[in-house]
Amino acid sequence: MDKHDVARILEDIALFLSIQGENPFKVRAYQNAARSIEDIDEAIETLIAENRLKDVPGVGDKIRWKIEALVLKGSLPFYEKLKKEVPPGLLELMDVPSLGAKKVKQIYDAFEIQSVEQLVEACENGQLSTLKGFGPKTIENILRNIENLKAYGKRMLWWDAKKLAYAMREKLSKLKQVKKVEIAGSFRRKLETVGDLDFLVASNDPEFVMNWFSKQPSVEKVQARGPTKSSVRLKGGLQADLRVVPEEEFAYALLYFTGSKDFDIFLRQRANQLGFTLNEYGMQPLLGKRKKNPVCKTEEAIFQSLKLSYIPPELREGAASIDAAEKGKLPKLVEEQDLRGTFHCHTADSDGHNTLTEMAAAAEELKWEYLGIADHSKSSYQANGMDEKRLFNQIDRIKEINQSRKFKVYLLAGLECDILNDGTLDFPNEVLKHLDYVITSVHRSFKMSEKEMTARLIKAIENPFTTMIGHVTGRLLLRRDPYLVNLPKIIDACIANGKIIELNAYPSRLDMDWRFWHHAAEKGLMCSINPDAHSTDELQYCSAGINCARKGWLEKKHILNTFPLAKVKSYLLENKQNTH
DNA sequence: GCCGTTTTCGGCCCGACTGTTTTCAGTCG
Repeated sequence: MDKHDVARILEDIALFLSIQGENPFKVRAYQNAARSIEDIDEAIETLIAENRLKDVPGVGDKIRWKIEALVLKGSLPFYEKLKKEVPPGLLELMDVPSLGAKKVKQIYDAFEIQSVEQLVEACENGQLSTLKGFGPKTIENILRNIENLKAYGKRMLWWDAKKLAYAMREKLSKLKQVKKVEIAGSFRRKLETVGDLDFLVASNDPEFVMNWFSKQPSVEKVQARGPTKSSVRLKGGLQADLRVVPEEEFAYALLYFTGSKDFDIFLRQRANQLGFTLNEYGMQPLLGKRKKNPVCKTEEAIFQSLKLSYIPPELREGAASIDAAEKGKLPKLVEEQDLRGTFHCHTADSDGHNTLTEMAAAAEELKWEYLGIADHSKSSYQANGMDEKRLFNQIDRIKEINQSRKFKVYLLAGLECDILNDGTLDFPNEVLKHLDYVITSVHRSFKMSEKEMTARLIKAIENPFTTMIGHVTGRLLLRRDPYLVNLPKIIDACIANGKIIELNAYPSRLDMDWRFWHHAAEKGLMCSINPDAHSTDELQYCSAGINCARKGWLEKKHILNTFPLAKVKSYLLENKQNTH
């Protein structure tokens, strides 16, 4: 049982307790503990063994004992008892928007409804409307929300949402009634997937802006509409919220609506400690406190009055960045213009769309100093993987291009080499030694046990010719789960062997996940941001990788492809020399 | 159930919107 399982069970316990009508603060205590557990970046067994679970914020004695029972014994009687008392179907009902613990309990107590199907039936046959508080509109909403949940319950990749978001922002910014506009929420925090878009506008004429917004051709349905806030569903299913505020409140509203929710809570608690109350409209002294009322026009100023340095949106996920901001120890995050090249690009020699020279020209246009070509190896026959002959031919052509000095960009001869089932590589070291670098990746046999997969990867990491591990968990966001692998062990093995883990910037991969980078880089892991480009256009995926790297607290010094060419060459050469 | 530089008890972020009811509870973010 790992931390995710523990966190999920704590979340479930919170839901069960809320359905039972427990004290809402007790419910929140379990939710807080779940979040804290999710945030820890060590093996939970280690924390227990070293008696450090008590240091995790939000975990007191009672919850700690429960976590220890879960991890050490594999079960928790308290949780089993709750599962018996509260039918598990009620958790599914809690997923329906507009249904919370109170209503779910109410309909269960009245009619023993414990599944979405039963609920639909009760709505349609009029049973539900006999309950207090369930008028015709409530019933209609429940039915529509169930429909939406089935059709649109999914999130969207940040990269895909970007087009919709920027187009709407552009149109809003052109209205003369609009003084400022920003996209807030998880989109601004650059989360890899988003569930909705939050537009924030400063205007003196909210009525006009709301009307304009709800009548946009991209709006499929208006779901809620008040004087300063409306909520719509866009064509394609994504929900979008618009909030209109006076210009003087804009900074406070932007801070608030950027979230995350947890981050906002921590900030408000901090404001309280300093004698203020903070909300989306401003910051006031708490009752009875003799304090001056700070007026802030920017987020920077608000952070300042909270005695914090400015925290970039990407880092607003939990309390860690607040601690760092308090101590003046926030990282200087990597930026897109820091990139001087990249390493994981395919050409028409395997399954890419463009030739070597086309890719080189595109990289030159990006003002990069170097471009690493890493086509597939022979076992990836589905991707037209290269055999030795074709590989050597490609290496020769790369040398020719470099010698011709036709491009300002320098091409590096690499390979995306398959990791076979037993952890050996697709080519012998005799072949690999002719390359500038080698990315090793798993492309098949995903369904191994965690133990087998971890051993397989570690064997590849220990191969002297491996430079970096490609898309380390194989996940495809919103489509395929990561394969089972013990990432902390992989990270440690890479550090011990001087190997890099790539940050695969393909928008549906973003693998390794940003949640692991902060701690891993601190321990000494090196990163490389690689677009996994299969065409010249896809080189721009690097910017999705930058988003993820920033969320992972990475700075220039952690990322190989921010180094100038000479330093990259010596880095790669040094790694090869260690192979003797 | 957690937590503590006024506290080991009494707080716990805070406001908008909806629907149903005439002053509020529930849900959401």
